[in-house]
Amino acid sequence: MTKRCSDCGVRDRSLCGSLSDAELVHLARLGLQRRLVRGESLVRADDPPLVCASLQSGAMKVSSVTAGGDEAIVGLLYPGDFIGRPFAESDHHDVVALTDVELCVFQRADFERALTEHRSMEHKLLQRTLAELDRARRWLMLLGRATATARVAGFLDDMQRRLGVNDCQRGTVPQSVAFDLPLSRGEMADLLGLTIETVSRQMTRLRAAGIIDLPGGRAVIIRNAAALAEAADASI
Amino acid sequence: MTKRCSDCGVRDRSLCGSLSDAELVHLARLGLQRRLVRGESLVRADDPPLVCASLQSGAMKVSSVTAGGDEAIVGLLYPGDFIGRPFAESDHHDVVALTDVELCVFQRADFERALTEHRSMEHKLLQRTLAELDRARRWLMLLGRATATARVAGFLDDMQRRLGVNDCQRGTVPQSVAFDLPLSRGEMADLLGLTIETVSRQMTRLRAAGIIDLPGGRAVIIRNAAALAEAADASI
DNA sequence: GACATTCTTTGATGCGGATCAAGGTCGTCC
DNA sequence: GGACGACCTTGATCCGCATCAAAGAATGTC
Repeated sequence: MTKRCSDCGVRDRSLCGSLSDAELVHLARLGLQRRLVRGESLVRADDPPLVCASLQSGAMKVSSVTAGGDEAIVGLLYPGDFIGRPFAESDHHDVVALTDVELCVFQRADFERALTEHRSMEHKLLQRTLAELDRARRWLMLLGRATATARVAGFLDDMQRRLGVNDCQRGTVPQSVAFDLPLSRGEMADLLGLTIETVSRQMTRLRAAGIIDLPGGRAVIIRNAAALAEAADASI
Repeated sequence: MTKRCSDCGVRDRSLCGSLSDAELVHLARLGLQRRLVRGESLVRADDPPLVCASLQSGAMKVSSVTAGGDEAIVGLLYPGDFIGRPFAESDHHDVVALTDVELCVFQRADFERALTEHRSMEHKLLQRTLAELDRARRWLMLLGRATATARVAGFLDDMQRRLGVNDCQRGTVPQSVAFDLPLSRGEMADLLGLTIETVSRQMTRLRAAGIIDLPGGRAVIIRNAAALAEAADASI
């Protein structure tokens, strides 16, 4: 029943990676393996934050509802990413599965205790949060000024980079990368601060320019990564 | 020469607040009191991050230069706020004084050692970074979708709230608040993702609506805080 | 296999904010 | 005091994206 931490696919990338095998055994007793299907939410903005979790497979979105009533996606989560706000009273964000996902879920109190007991984990969480802040600030620049084309191109570029990390050689960008988007056009619009129609049009435009290919469904093929990065930077 | 930490105006609000008097004496030996005049920068994006600091008085901006060549402000810093990226190789952001400022500056290596030795400080830094992330995400929602009016109103509302924290009764919003903006119109534009002209027009509009008053210079008087908050939320 | 539902693409039109341009205000330096 | 420069305001025009509208793919259901 209880999956062993040593078998965990994201052990090297997640917070727990800083723990020894012995410490992991202890933590494993506290963690609960859980699956969500696409659309299910792990955390709701209004609820008190009772859980923390580590995402093992799939993708999730962090979102809020604006005063206007529509959804704003403020972040995406990938395998190895941490979910939760330890030591905070409230979270303010929804965390929803974009695909079917596997999670390792902890009671917040348990996880806070684990953080307190294992300094290396708290230290790693700090570094990770600082990195997340940098990422959010990079998004800020994109959403603040960039044109629709730049936003869509920037999103695809970011996506490709994130996926690249999971591949053998990180850093080197291969000629052509193919992947499935975990988001619908509507979700991309919510993430990029655009409308569905504009996202669709920009995708079409990038395809017409030979920069990407859209073979159907949510599949995307990056044909010209350099041109994509250039389009993303073309804020002026 | 060396100012005593116990006299520090922001001791209760800054990271060092978690330390005992004895611990503070040790930290004080590592810290260097420093002043910057308006426009001077403490950190440059290209330079390796050699310092950490605590802002004691004045205001600073965290900014980057976009691919298009203009400045994007991704955050503001007020007394008690922490500056720096401990345990990271690079910072990517400029930190520049908006007003004349007083800082308590540490060599990064010293500060990292202090964080390692004093757990409570590292813990406090984590909480603070998580809060900063939430704040960045709230900005994201604003910049993603809000109209020019909502951005300007949201900025003024945020400003007012921050200043309110320093006042006697936090939480309660008084009828009328007066303060000086630490930013020029151009800097507001860089922060809000607008042009100078649009910022100016929106300020005029809020004044015409009787929501604020602009007695001259950088002074602002909030006449109707409720209407201001409403304007900030009017994203649709 | 046919229908219903949801998602995506494409087109036409209108509005909000950028851009271009000119004038006004304030502080600073001779 | 006067002249300069930095900053702010206001006006006119243009462009990009939202909005409205409709048709076409994809997916699920019976």
